[in-house]
Amino acid sequence: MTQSLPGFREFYPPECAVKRAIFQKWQQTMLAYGFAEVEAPILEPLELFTDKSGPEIAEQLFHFVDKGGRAVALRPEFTPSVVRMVAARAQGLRKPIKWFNIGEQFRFERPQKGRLRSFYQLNVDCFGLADFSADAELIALLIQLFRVFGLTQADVHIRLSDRNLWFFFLESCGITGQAALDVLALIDKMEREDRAKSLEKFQKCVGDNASVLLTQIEALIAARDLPSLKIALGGALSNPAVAQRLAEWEGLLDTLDAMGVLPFIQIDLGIVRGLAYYTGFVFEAFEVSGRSRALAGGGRYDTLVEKLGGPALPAVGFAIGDVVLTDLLTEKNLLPTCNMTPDFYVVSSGPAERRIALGDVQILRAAGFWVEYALVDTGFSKQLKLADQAGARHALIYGESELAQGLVKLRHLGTRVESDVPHAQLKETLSTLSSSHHA
RNA sequence: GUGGUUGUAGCUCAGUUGGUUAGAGCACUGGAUUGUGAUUCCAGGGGUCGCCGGUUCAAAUCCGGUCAGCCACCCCA
Repeated sequence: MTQSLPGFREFYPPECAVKRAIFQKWQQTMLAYGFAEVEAPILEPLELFTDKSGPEIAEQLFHFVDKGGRAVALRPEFTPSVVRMVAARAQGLRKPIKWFNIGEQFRFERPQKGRLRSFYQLNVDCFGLADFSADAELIALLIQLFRVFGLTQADVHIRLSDRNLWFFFLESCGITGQAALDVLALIDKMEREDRAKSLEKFQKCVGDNASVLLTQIEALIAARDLPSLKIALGGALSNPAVAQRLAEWEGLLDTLDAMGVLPFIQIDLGIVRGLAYYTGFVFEAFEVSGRSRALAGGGRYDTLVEKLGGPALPAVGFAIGDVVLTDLLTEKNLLPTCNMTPDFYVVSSGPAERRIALGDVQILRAAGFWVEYALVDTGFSKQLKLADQAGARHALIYGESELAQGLVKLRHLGTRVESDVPHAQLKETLSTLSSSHHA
């Protein structure tokens, strides 16, 4: 038999229930924060992605030429699509534009822990607001997206960094332009590399000063509060723009404190995010031990919309994927799930009773209850066994003697307690059983 | 793209130094039970041992290749 492709998942009912429960929590949270849902094509012109990330990105994409001769690709991320959408109507949209999307993404990479070729992402963006209040809003939102699953500051934290600060610092060292971006890429790798190797790479990049520079960079990365950060910035402090930026840091942290999420925040300039288009605060969410890969990542990208052909529009966004999150929730025993058991299982004692029951089943289902019964008529005991196997909360028993008195028997399958319900008021009576009604 | 490791039923696994029709538990199906469902008892279906090739009188077992899973590197939007 042909099997599914590497890195693609099949979702049987239990996994599907988990996925749906996660999406529901995501969606609910996003609406509470005032974000509107948008959707875009899964298949896009290849150039949408190469324009943003360069032609090399094609190596990591599922791309092909369609029957119309177009070079197309399955989307590896949502950002280019949403930027296109926002750019097309930016003039007419009230700012800030707060949008989100939950969708499948595809990357042609070798699968490993926390990384597949197909995965789902919640993508969140806020356009049109350059102020750090937007960054605070998104960081608080990201934290809430963990809290709704029962994760706490003991489980996850947000490592918060700032590309601007890095650029100011490197500028004070005489490193600008592409060289600065190259150094940032090296900083990004330092965490996973031994010092000697990093030093060697720095030397190639900036020459003889590498050793001093590396020491300064390490001090910046080690800083966990603003005072240490100031000290580590050294000569860069003489730049008035740095003082202004530090004031923004204070503002951001104060806002996050007011929002009650500061305990989740760890200042950590070691996070720089690989991509060139990030422009300000950047952040990544990790399990506190830091062993697994990032749960989420994002930051400010104030120049990307314009770069992709839109108007100048500041933006901040993040994405959270389902794979690492699901792994973590499984590990912490916090996996949500959707109810997969019926409210009622209808049991009937004979053909006449079954006819009446069938009519009621339709009525109860129309009222929103999840109702099951044995499709193939079978013995009474067997029906109860099936009710038990289905995991139904209650059995509704249609018996000859009960119906003769205008009653239906309601049996709680857990406690085995039975009660009589007037047949005429069946729907109304069952509706009063709390927590069993799917509105 | 590179490297390590694993592959026997739906799942978890057993299978002796290569030796008859490849097993168990769980799960699944049917029955014992025609008005009361844990558990129980009986029966049943399901595997060309990932696939292809080689060695051998003989391969689930040894060898090679390949595919897939897992893990790591690369990369990480």
